[in-house]
Amino acid sequence: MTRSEENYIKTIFHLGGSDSVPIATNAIAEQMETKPSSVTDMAKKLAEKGLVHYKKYQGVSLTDIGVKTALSIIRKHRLWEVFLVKKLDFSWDEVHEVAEQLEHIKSEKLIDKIDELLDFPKFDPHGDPIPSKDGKFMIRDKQLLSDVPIHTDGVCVGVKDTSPTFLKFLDKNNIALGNTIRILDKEEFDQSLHIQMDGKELHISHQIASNLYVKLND
Amino acid sequence: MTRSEENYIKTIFHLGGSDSVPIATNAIAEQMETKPSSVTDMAKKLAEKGLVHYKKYQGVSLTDIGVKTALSIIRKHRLWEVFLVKKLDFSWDEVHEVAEQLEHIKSEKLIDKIDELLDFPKFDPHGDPIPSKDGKFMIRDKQLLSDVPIHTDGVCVGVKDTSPTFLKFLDKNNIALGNTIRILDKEEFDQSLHIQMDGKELHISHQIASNLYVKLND
DNA sequence: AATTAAATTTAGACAAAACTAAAAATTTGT
DNA sequence: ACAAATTTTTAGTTTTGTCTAAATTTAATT
Repeated sequence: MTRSEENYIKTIFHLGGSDSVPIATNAIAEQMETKPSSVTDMAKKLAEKGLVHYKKYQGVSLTDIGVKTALSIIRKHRLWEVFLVKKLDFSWDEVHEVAEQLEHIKSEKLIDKIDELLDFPKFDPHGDPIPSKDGKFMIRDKQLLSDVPIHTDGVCVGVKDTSPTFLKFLDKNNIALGNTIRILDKEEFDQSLHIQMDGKELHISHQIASNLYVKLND
Repeated sequence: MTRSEENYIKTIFHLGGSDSVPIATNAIAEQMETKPSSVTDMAKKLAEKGLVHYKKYQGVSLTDIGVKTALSIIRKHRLWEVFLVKKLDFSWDEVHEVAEQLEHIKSEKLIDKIDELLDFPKFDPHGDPIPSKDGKFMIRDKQLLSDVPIHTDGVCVGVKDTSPTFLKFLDKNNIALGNTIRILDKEEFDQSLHIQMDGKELHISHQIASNLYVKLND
């Protein structure tokens, strides 16, 4: 597998092509900041190798082998992210770019040892699940903060937007994964929320709330 | 810098092209298991970029910038080797292949943090010096065991041959860096040595002795 | 010094991965 | 249902790094 092939497989997975829902050439091109014609070329190549289903004009979806491959790459990406944060004191807005490179290192032993060093983490620094060696991963029941009814209690467990801008904003406001959260009130006119997070009170916009995942207390 | 460019720079350095001693096209090709014509192409490109001196038919040597670049790559390679051995329990015969990949990861912060995590090691698992951030490195006065006079005491500080075969052989015979060594006797007819290493007595061939570096006790 | 041998470079080709521009298929709108 | 708009594919180029085969330069030998 070349680096480029791996990036295509990963992108198709993220766009939902794992459930044999075919993904449009255009969508892949846009996501990867490339041209549709390049996607067509690669689709043929990956189909040839048995990694994707592809019929002309019908879009692309991953085969079982394709899904396994995608999960293996995502596993590597997310484990490296945890490594960077936990062992090298990177902040969560710095890890993506480096992990994009590290995920392509070819060594089964390396990633298994990293996994072990980190004590087999189940989630990455943004709250996304880390697939195990055999491709299984936890699906945590979580909801967008913006979808949660008023006066609810929960824990912040993930972010939807993982852009450095958003993550740095959260840092600045002391919003971090693991924080307890209570929704005090919601403004009607702009959907902004008054919340209590780890004691302190905060007022956050709908934009923010709709990019934060919480797990409700049971 | 592409990966390929980096590999050429590194190879030229290792062949001695750092002291503006020009290296033959053929020598580079052989070392890299490629063809001389490919080397010529790359030599032009690297000269264009100011990384090497190159005149037709006259061989290639590194410029100051080329040397700096080479040292930076070697620094990364050797730090990753230490990381693999010290933090992930790789054995010294397994690290080269993986480090060959890791050395091309582009992130200044990453390698500096790895350096810090390892407590700024000065030598890699094979006893080779690790250049600092600014390109300086220790030159330890060491000699090949085969060149050392009889009845001398020293410490094993490095290997010349770093092939897995040789390294595994050393493991099997409990020969490791840091071991104290004393030369008891030398057989005239085959230059083989009777040595004492960490207590135990050993009989080793000239082949072995000429690939082990020792530092003599002062 | 001339000739042979060896090393090096040139020229032309190829594969991978991308692109542009044009053609073809599909989807949409009325 | 049919024309228009959109999406997708094809065909032909480009770039990077490699190769082979032929030509050229340098080195070695007699």
